[in-house]
Amino acid sequence: MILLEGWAARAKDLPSGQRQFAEIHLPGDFTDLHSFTLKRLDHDVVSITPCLFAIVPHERLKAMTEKLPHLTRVYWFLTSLDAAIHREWALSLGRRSAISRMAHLFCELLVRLEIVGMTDGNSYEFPLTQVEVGESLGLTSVHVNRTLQELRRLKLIEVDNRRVRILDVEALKGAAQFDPTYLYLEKRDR
Amino acid sequence: MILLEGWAARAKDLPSGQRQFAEIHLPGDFTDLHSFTLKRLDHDVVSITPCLFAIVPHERLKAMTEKLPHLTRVYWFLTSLDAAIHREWALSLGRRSAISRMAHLFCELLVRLEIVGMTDGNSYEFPLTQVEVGESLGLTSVHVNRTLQELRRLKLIEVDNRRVRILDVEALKGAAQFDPTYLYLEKRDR
DNA sequence: CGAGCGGTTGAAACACCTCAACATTAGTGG
DNA sequence: CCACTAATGTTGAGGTGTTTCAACCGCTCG
Repeated sequence: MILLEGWAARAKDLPSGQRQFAEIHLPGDFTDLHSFTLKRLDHDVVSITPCLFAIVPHERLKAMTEKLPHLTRVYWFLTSLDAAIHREWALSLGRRSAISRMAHLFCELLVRLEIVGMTDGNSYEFPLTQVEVGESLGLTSVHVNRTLQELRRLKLIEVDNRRVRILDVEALKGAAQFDPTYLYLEKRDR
Repeated sequence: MILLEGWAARAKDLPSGQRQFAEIHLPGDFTDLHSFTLKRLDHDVVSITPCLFAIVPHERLKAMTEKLPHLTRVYWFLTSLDAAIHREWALSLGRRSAISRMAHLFCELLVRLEIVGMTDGNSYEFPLTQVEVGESLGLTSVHVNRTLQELRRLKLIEVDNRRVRILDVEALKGAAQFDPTYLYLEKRDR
């Protein structure tokens, strides 16, 4: 499934009902390309907003691997990029503070939304609830609320009505220790 | 590089020097197969013990994608499996307690070491230092030490001299909320 | 024999969570 | 269009899991 419109996420659940996102999907993302090789997914793909998907049958992908090695490598690259994002998130979850993790999420989304032309300067639509931000960052929604206030107090971002405005990109990147090389922008630009 | 002997890990660093592992590599693992599509890695591959590697040149992999679509899909599957492990680790880091995370790590290693015949019943060599366990679990080495003592106190594991013995596998899996489906054992058995 | 690494311990600090209440916004049916 | 309800966001107080810092121990290795 290729996400054409809307936001989605890769979510894993614990028996207790706790949920953790491993990646947020934006328009243009192939949300479950890895299911071609895995056959079955180890996680859910959940919609954050209403979504529109294009469906690519696995038989078509199999035919691609038989006849189009170059395209196969490009698609393989896409799944490797998802893994790179998972690793960066693991770094966030394991080693960054709540405020740094949140700053990092806003930086990643700014860069990725710019690629697909969904930003307006340093501002973008941000449809996640605070519960969902918590599920991305491994925090409770209560702490998300307070951390968000802290980012506002530091004049790094403004949030109102499902929209984020980044007031000081460099300072936000600094707070996040954000290094976008894990997004492999150079390969996408080609 | 295919790891033939020894243990290694995928590590990411923060400018502060803090380090987080995203996966532990055991003999048989293709430690950097994703570099074939990414060209450059977003992380380090670090050795935990002295290691022996086999080298596969990227030209050979490219030739594989041109002529051996089935093998290409198998190798693609291997990189998707790494991503599945990253996701499970993200779930651990975001939502599991220290003791549950540690129990989960020991469960994962038991299953993966069994596959390559490196277990002796429910016991296996475990060469990680407590600092490295902390880098896997997003904890300080001090807390690793205390959590390890707690697992011992609960009679779930014994640790001595670089070797782990799991005393109660079912109880350990319960503490970890361990569900091995993310390791895709059924695909490896074929 | 000395140095360094890995492991262990205690005390204090703190980041984040829990629980509970309440405010605000959005959605739905009448 | 209003009334009702549910979902989302906000706040306070208190608790707890994990970190920090510092000291010390035992082992290995040069």
